[in-house]
Amino acid sequence: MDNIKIKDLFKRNGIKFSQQRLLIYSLLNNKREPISADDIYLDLIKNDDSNINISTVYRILTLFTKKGLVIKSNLNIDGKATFEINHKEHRHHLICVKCGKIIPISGCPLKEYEKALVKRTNYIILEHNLEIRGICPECQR
Amino acid sequence: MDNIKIKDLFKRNGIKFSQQRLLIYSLLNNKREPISADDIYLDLIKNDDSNINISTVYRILTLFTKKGLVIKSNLNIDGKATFEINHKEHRHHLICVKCGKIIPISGCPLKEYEKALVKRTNYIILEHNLEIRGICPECQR
DNA sequence: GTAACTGCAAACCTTTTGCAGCTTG
DNA sequence: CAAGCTGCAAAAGGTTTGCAGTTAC
Repeated sequence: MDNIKIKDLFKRNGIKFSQQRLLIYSLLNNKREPISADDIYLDLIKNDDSNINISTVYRILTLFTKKGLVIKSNLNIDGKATFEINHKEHRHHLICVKCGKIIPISGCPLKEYEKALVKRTNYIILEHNLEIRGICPECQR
Repeated sequence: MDNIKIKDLFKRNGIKFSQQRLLIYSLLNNKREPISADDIYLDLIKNDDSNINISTVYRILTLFTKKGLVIKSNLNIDGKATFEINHKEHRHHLICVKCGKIIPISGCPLKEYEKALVKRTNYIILEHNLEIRGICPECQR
């Protein structure tokens, strides 16, 4: 997704443009897996042309989350919250417990199950979160 | 589960007995939903016959988790980690987004799915975590 | 020009740790 | 009695906030 498109996305969502917001959105958009505010911060400051503060990262992530562009994953890593782009289509992750690699998996096995659950519990179901942990092929060697 | 049984459980797991450990185990064992260290602490000090410190709560939770008696849920509430008894049989939760109530749901819809996933990804699947969010019947009114 | 955003520093909250004293076996 | 647990206080992260200066429109 190029910068023009991101600017347009911001405009459509009532998000004022800033360099920092662009950088963070791009970074998240290029990541397949959820990352922490700190990871984003470290990634951005290592290119010393970009200047940003950790509190700005948090503020922007909060904004994006409120606007629905980003999801605060409930997958906490070392006590740090993680975030990922809201790929409207529903998505889950497979996490390697050895190397920490996270890959998205396509398809969701819970569609039918949720219908049954509604009947059983009388809850209105809004969303769900699924994470699967295992060992990736590389780490099995 | 009465105190004798808990003492025996501790012994079998190489956990030295203490009043605080007993209190925390009992409390967790009587809760259906995951709770935070802070909640445990507040619950224990409100009976002013029991005296305990928040750091002790954390130390005991860490110990129980290491011994497999307790699970550190990855369901964080207001930035606080939550814990629950390890009911060996696999269990998931349904969370009300309005009132915060958490109820366990019986049965797991992912047994078959995981088999398919193994074939597709060549991962060894170890475990998974599923949380479902919705609105409970009371909060729908 | 003005409203909103950012950087900085300090505050805040959860969790961990060192140490001296107390408990359990 | 010895090993190990607890309380207390302080430290150590992660996250939030107030404020003054800067930027986008």
